[in-house]
Formats: sequence, structure tokens, C-alpha cells
Amino acid sequence: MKIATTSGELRAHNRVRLLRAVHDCGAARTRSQLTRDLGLARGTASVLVAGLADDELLHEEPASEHARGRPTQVPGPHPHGPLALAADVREDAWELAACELGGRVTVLEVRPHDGTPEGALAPLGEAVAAHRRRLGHRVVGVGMALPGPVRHGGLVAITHLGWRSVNVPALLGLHPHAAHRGGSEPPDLPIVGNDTAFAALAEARRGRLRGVRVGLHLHVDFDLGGVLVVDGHPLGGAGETGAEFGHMPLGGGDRPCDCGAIGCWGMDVGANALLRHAGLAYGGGRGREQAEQVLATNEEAVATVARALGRGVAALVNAHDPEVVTLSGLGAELWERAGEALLAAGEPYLMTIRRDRPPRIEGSALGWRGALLGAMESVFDAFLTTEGLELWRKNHPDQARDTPDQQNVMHSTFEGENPI
Amino acid sequence: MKIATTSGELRAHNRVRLLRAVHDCGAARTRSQLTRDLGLARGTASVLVAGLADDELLHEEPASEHARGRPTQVPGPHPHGPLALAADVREDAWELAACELGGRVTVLEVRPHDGTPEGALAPLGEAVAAHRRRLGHRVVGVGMALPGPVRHGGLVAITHLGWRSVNVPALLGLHPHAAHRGGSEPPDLPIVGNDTAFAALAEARRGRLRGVRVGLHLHVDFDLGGVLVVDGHPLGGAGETGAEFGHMPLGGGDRPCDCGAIGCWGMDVGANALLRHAGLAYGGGRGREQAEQVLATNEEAVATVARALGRGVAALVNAHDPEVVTLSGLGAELWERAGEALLAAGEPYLMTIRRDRPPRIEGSALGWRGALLGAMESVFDAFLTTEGLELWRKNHPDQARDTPDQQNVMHSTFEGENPI
DNA sequence: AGTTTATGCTCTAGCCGTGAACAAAACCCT
DNA sequence: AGGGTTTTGTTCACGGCTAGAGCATAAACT
Repeated sequence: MKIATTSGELRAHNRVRLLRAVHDCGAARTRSQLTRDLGLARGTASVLVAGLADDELLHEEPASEHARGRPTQVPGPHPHGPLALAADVREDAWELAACELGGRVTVLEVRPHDGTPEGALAPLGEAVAAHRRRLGHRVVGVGMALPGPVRHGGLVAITHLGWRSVNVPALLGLHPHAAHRGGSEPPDLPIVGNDTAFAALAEARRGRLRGVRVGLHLHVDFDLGGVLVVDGHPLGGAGETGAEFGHMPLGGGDRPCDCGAIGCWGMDVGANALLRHAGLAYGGGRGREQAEQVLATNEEAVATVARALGRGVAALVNAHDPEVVTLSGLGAELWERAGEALLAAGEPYLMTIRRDRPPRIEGSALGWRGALLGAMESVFDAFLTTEGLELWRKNHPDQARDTPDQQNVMHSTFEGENPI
Repeated sequence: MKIATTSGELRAHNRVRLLRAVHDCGAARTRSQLTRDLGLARGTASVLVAGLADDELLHEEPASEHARGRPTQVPGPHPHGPLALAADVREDAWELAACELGGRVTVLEVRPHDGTPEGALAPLGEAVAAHRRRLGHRVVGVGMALPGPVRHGGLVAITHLGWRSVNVPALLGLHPHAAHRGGSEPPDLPIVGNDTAFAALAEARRGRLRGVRVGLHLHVDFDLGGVLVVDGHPLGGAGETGAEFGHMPLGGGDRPCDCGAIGCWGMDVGANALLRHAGLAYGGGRGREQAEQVLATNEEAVATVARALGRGVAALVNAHDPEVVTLSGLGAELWERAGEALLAAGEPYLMTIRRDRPPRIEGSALGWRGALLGAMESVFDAFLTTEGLELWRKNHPDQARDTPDQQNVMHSTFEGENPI
């Protein structure tokens, strides 16, 4: 986070801190708690909240439970406040959702696709554009998770689907538009990222890696992704194409991988490996249901995959000394069904000092939703900055400040539910 | 870095920023440059510099080269300013140095030792204590690099020397003293760290990883250490015992390692591996000279080790996507003598997308000095914070503010050189 | 109904950085 | 040599910010 150096930046900074705190706690803390947690004076908090409410970023509601004194308010998302659109594109389907400040998610659309870049992305692009039109200026960004390495700018390579260097923003039809009014760069370009990195981000903010200084997150689906999470941030690598722990030769074999290397660990862990061990056809992002059947019925195949997973986990624990290792997607199910085999296979590969104080291993708290939630968090990460809020202020229609009539209209919309 | 939230913290913050900038550039930039780089108003810089000079943290000297206008000053270390003590403890010898703000290093002592914890650390502890007495309040911290994983609190395991869980601060005789005057926690405890992590830190601040967002640093001596450097910080892991990339099974073998695991990559890279391939005795931290002879004469052994290094580097590049890979210690020499073999061996293990834009591989800019310099940097990292500077102010003898006589005395000491 | 308690609101004091005006100290040109 | 130019350091009025105190408020407790 950038630091303030002038008294003017100070205010902008505290606005961000307050909004960030509201978002991170899921809009569940009272104003007085927030005031204490952020170390602010009550007067300062008063001014800040008033300003943010004026900008339609926050809206206070009375707290439901009271203690002794004067009842306090709970700052939450404003009914006209910022929204993040987020999509999780998998090998065989995609999901699109909207999310408001605080993290409440509304799923908008789910649709299967044929695995081609156009077949997957063109309809998604249309759906995004339609919802963006509908929601107008409230949409502050679009996040998109994809199951492969994503270069800066949205070039995606998903070798096991035959995507070589797919320009995701272009296929979505979400080119950066002409300059907004206001002049500054509009946040029109989607934030495209790796599903594993997003799942890790979600885990760090709202899952089992919350408050963890150094964690390791492994996301298992058809193949295996892994990434280190440090102080709440997944490490993306230089071109944002990190999170590829699955392509280290930790499995011991030398089978050629679709990625172009040999011996990749990821080939021995995931749905494809399950199908292979069960003697079924695999590859091309097909066979999710068969894989789940193997997972449920073929104990030997499950144990073999769990052992491969365990061996690699041990290697990564040696190298990075994480506090917690979290497993999402299939990984969580492997951990549940064959945790013993996983641990036993890793044991010989652990350093003695790691055996003395091994990291916790846990299934994800977010299940298969991680990637979607992480994409959403990344949009808010970009928005909850001094620049992001400044842009909101600029591109925002004038708030009803002077006209009391409009104030009343606004209040009337507060009454009912407003589904996104 | 902590962020400021009140106007009071603002000042403290800018003091840190200015001092940090002076330190990072090696006291080579003029005040006007610093003012521009930090985005300060000239007036603000004026006040800040005056305050820091008052606290004996900075001392301005006229710039040697002039441009057109009024000549500017160069802020540098104050003759009574803070000093960091730093030691590099290797398997067969240690080195102790002092360093002032800006990074000028004075080597104080070098001494071989017998490889036992007491034999190595007791004399070092005495030397540190003696210099600390001599230099008094100017010593703001002691940093110490050791060739093995270091747990928080200074417990070190160097398995290839038979050190199991050595309490370094205790053996140094540097227990935390009784409370300082001032009350706050004194910085008496040495900052004990892994040599690889320190070498990486030095590389990030004053070497080839400067300004690099994601880098990978590998330090090869008797064994192999490796660590990721993100935004100028080596990733320590949960218990600060990260930096152990050498203990992943990237070599392909299954030989048992001293660390308790099997198949560790580090066994195939480093002085021990060189000795082994040459058919010589190895282990116990002995044989540095023989290893250097092997390096100079036995091409086949060198190539074998370089290939093992290259294979692991490829795996790590896949996983982390670093911008630059730096090699220090023996690694730099291996790179120089057998860079081709290293690259060729790594090639098959690289993902296609990594082959398209491979990271730069470079020898360290700091040679064998990295660990020592990194230990020094870590002391300044702890000192150049709002808390560190506040402590300096408190524990500092009163500055000669009102008495002009003392001012003159001070100026007389400015004249001569003052060797540390 | 009065007391207690925690919170929200308002206003002043103190601190900080900005930016303008001025002073200083060099270089450049005639 | 001397005046103009250029860049930097210094000083100060100004606006912005947060802290903290005092007061108002609204509930729970007695």
C-alpha cells in the first residue's frame, strides 16, 4: 500500500483504510468497533463516514444488538455503491457473479461451454457487457479467473486445452473504451488472472489463510496449481504468471507434460491423473464426472494421487516453511479421503526441522468458489486505493447533496431489497 | 512499511523515508535530488534534514561537483551516527564488520574456527561485545549470517556440521540485557539469519536484484540455499526458516541428506558435490580449498554440478516466474565456467511459455560478501523505521544544541578521518 | 423516572506539508 | 570585473488533517 506523505493524502488514506476494514469484515462490525480497530478518534471517524456516505460508498444501518450505551451504527455497502463483476472460467463451464462491498455475492449466470476460446469467451463477454450496461457506473471492475498462466495484459496459455496465447480481453470484446469523462484511465480492462492465484487470494481474505503470514495454497482441478501467499498476497511472479508449482518435477517421473516440460508434478495430481490411474480416457478438460466417480469408488487411484500430492507438499514445505497449507478444489476432497496416505508419502521428504513443527494442512474453507471470490477480491483490491476512490468520485454522477427531494427518493429505495 | 494515519506520524514517516533514501543510494545523492525523488517541497526537506542533523543521524557536506546554480549539499552518515555490526559465520571461519549509514563497511576481524558451536561463537561473541563497548550507543544492532536454517529467536540447525539446535544468542553471550533507560525494548538481541536470505537481501539492495520485483537468488557454498526475493524482501517463511530451496527433490536422486529428507537437490550442487564427483572426502564443512581446485581443474565434475544446478533452476523458474536469477558464492563461479551446461540441462524442464521469455541469469554483484552485507542491511531495516528512530532519539545522549562550545568541539572531530 | 454508559457530533488546538517570496551562492557572458 | 542567470536553501503564511475535550443523545440498568 502506498504511504501518505502530505496531510492531504492522509485523508484519502484513512478513507481507504476504513472502507477496506468494512469490506474485510464483511460489513459486520459496528462503527465504534471500527473506530477502535483503526485507532481513530471518534470525531475523525465521524467525518470519514459522513464523507463516504456522501460519495455513496457506505450506508449506515442501526446495529441490531445493543449493549449498554447509545446504540451504534453498522457501516455497510451503499445501495448505489460499487460493484465488482467476477467470472470463473473453467475447462468446461463458466460462472458470472456480482459482488458488493463487504463480499455479498449474487450469481448472475452459469453456462457450460465447448472448450474453445471463442465458445467459452464470446458469450461471457456479452453477458458481462449486458450486466455492465444494466448496472452502469456502479461496476468498478471485472475480474476473471482462468485455469492457466496469464500474462500481463490477459494473454492466456492453457496448454491442456490447446489454448496457446489467447487474448482474453479481445475475445471478451472488452477492449478499453475511449477516454472516460474525467480523463483518467478507466478501469474497463478486466483483471484476468490464474484460478489458483485467485483461489489463494480468496483463501487469504475470507478463508483459512486469513491472518497467516506465509501460507501455501494448492488448487487441484484437472491439473494442479500452487502458489505462496505472503501477508495476504499471492505471489504472482514477474509477468504475473507465477502460481505454477505444478510444473516442478516433484513427482519423480519424466513423462512429457502439455506445458512443454518433462516430469511435471501436476501430471500426477488432479482429475487427469485420477482418470489415468483408473484406465480411463483423459485430457482436453473433459471427464469431470468420471473423475468424481473415480474419486468416490477407486480407492487405489485416490491413494496414488494423494501420495503424489503429499510428496510435493513435503518438498514445498521444506523450501518455504509455510504456516498453513490449504487445498482447494479436488485437493480438499483428496485430503478428506486420503489424508493419511498424503502425509505418509510426504514424511520421508521432510527435513527433520520441519517434522518437528509441521505446518497445518487444511481443506479450503471456500470449496469450489475460491477462484470466483478471489477474482472479486482482486477487483476490490484495485478499487480500494486512493486512486480507485478518486476515480469513483470523478466518474460518479453528482450526489444529491443540496436537493432534499432527491434525498427522500434515495431513502425510499433504501427500504426495499435491491437484488443485483 | 507501516502507514501514517495522523499528522504526527507523517513527520516520523518522512524522516524514515529520507534516511532510507540516503542509505539506499550509498550517500551519493544531493539534497536537491533527494527532495525531488521523494516528492517533497524544498521547505519540508529543509526542516527534515535539520532535524536529522540535530539528532546526529545525518551530516551534510558540500557536493563536490556543481552545476549552474547555488551549490547543494550531500547528506551522508554523521560521524557520531548509527552503526550496524554484522558478522558472517561460515563453516570454517567468521568475519565481523561495522557499517555506517550509506553502506560503508569496515572489516573489524576475520578468524578461522573449528566448526563446533562453542569454538565458532564464543570468540565472536567476545569480539562483538568488545566493539560494542568501544562504540557505545552508536551500535544500533548486530546482524549475523549463519549457513543453516535459523528459527525465530536464533536457534540454528546446521545439519552438515552436526549443529542440531544451537542457541546462537546464548553462545554469543548476547542475552538481552536488563531494560534500557527509556523503557522500550532495546535492540540488544542480534538479528540471526540464514546466509542465503541475507545474501539475497544484499543483492536486492545493492546488487543485481535492485529494483527487481520478483527475483530468485541461489547461494552456493558447501551446500545450496535459495530464496525468492519479492519487492526487495527475501521471503523468510513462517518461522524465518525459509530460504531452503536446496532441500526440494529437484535432483532426481534419492540419496539421504543430512537434513533428514531424501533426494535433496542441494546434495548435487555445491562444494560437497564437487568433492564427491572428484572422488575426494567431503562433509563437515571441510575442504574448501580442495573444492576450489576441483572447480579449476576437473571440468567433468564442474559440468555435472552445473547440470544439476540448471535442472533445479528450470523447475524454480517454472514455478515462480522470476525476472532475474542471481547466483552467489560458488554459484557465480559455476555460472562463469559452465553456464552453457547449466542452461542446456535446464532446457527440457522449462515450460514453453518460460522458454519464450526466460529470466536473466547473472552472477552476484557482491561476490562472497553478500551474506555479510545482507546482515548489515537487515540491521538498518530494523533501525530505519519510526520505532527505530524514536528509540535512537530516546537512548541518545543529549545533542549539543544550546552550547556553542560543544558545537565547536564537534566540528573539530569532523575534520579528521574517524576509522570505525 | 432517574442514573449509568457508550456513542455520535462539534469545535478548538496543534502539527504538518505546500508554495510563494526572498536570500544565497555559484556559473555564464560581455 | 561586474551584472545577469540559475539553482538551491530558508522563512513564513495558509489550508488541511487528526486528536481530544465537551456536550448531546439514546439506549440499558436500577
